[in-house]
Amino acid sequence: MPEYTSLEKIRLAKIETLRQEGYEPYPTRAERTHTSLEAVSAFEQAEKQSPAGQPPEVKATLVGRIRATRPMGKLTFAHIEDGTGRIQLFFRLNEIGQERVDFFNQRFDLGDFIQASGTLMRTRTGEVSLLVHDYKMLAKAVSPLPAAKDETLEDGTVVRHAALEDPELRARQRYADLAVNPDVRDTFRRRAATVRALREFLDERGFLEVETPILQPLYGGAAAKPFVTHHNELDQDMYLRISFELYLKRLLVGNLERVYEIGRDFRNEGVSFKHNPEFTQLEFYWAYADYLQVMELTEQMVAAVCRQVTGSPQVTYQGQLLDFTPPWQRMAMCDGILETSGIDIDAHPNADSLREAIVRAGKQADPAATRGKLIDFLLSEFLEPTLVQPTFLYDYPRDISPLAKSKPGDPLTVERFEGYVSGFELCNAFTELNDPLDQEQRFLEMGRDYDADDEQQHPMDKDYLRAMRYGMPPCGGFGLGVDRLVMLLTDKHSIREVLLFPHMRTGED
RNA sequence: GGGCGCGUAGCUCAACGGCAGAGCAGUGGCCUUUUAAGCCAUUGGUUGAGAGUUCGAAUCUCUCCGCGCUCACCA
Repeated sequence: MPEYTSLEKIRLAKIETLRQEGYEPYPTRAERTHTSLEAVSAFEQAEKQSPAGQPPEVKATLVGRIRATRPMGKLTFAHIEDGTGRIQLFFRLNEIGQERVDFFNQRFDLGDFIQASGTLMRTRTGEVSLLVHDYKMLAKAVSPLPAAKDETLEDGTVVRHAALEDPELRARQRYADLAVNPDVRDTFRRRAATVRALREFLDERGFLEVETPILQPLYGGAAAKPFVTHHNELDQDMYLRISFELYLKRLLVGNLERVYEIGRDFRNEGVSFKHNPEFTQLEFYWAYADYLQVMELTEQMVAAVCRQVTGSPQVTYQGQLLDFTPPWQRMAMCDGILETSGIDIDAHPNADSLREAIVRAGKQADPAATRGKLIDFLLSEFLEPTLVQPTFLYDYPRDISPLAKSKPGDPLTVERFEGYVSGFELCNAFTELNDPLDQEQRFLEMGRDYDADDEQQHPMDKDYLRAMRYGMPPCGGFGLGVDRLVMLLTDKHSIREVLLFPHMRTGED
């Protein structure tokens, strides 16, 4: 049983009183003729058609949550909020009598849901309001909402008072956050619009949306630690997927030429402003395309999505104007690293030599790291922070890209690119390796480069190799962090702000 | 996991070694066009939890819990 606060006890007592009075605080059905938005526009329409000086007669039944009350003795003003916005209710002695005005003031609280019917009108200050003739409670709120009061200044700017701001509380009690912070609702509408726009873009281009297993007997497709679980009846360990890649590429073997999936990945790793243990990923695979074609499709897709969601291919992110209009800047990764760090990775074909160069540049280098990992280090240390405008970095070292195809004539480099925006990685793509014998070698190499107990090593996926042996068309593959794209399109610094229920350590309750 | 910071009323915050406070919300009263309505009165606290130092701890120290920033980790 919860410990009730003094405020909650008062409200519980009101519920008790209502029931004793034969008044049901949680009735089963509600009625509504207009949303608050529809009511205002219906009234404004009617005003235009009615003769000057003649207020129109528009009746409405509205529902919503009480967000503010201003009792003034013989009349009371209240604002209710529904899914479309706010509208003012006007309770007046002349219409409903003192008793009904008092009943509202005594039994209703902020946060309660109410149904009110009456006539729309303008108050003296010109606000379209519902002059209430009848009302009833739809649902009593026991706990007070975390207060949020808006003050509209003369110049139209809205000042928030007593808003719910604590990031922990906001994330743990997202329902309360959503209830009092309308901009949070907008963020998640925008998130839905982003996902919808991605789907439309790919659907229009002949990509088939598919669903592949989340619960897998073997994980793969990325270098990440998986969550492990267990199937009791089969007595079999299973993994939550860390990527969709290996299953989607099996579908190319099956002659599905263009496939995509939008869904959840799970990685058992650190949590940060850009990492959540589960996150939403988009992957697509495109037969007969290479990474250059994927690059072009990517910039078109992101620009189109941005335009559809925000109305413009440009967006302001954390104070910087980002422009997704194609073509994006393209930069060979080795050139970018050379420019920003002064280290020419091509001049250091092995790990020891590269490590020495890094130490000479005054940075610490992991003595156990492979050449690929050292390059990855240079990338994040020097180059990444400089990549603010959308940029494709291309051509990656082979040994950190076990599923990508080598560049013709350059066995150390694979045809891979990553899209960077605002200093972080947004997407990752390559020309897919479709040679089953080469792929088997890569799995074996990865097995050697990592300790046997390092869960980041790519386990050998024999069924995947069997699929590839049936013949896999040459293809380009692509992955994009949907949460990060939503961050960019909603100007949010933290991934937690674009997840309804981000991962939190188990709390006190 | 390391470093730094934060945790005080339902919400937002003050008090920084000397009686734990304000605004909002709540409760009672006044008020027939308000909109953070106003005015008068008033309730509300194990200061995240525990231990220690001290005549005295919200304040200083330690441990723990949670959150934020940051580093590490991370395709």
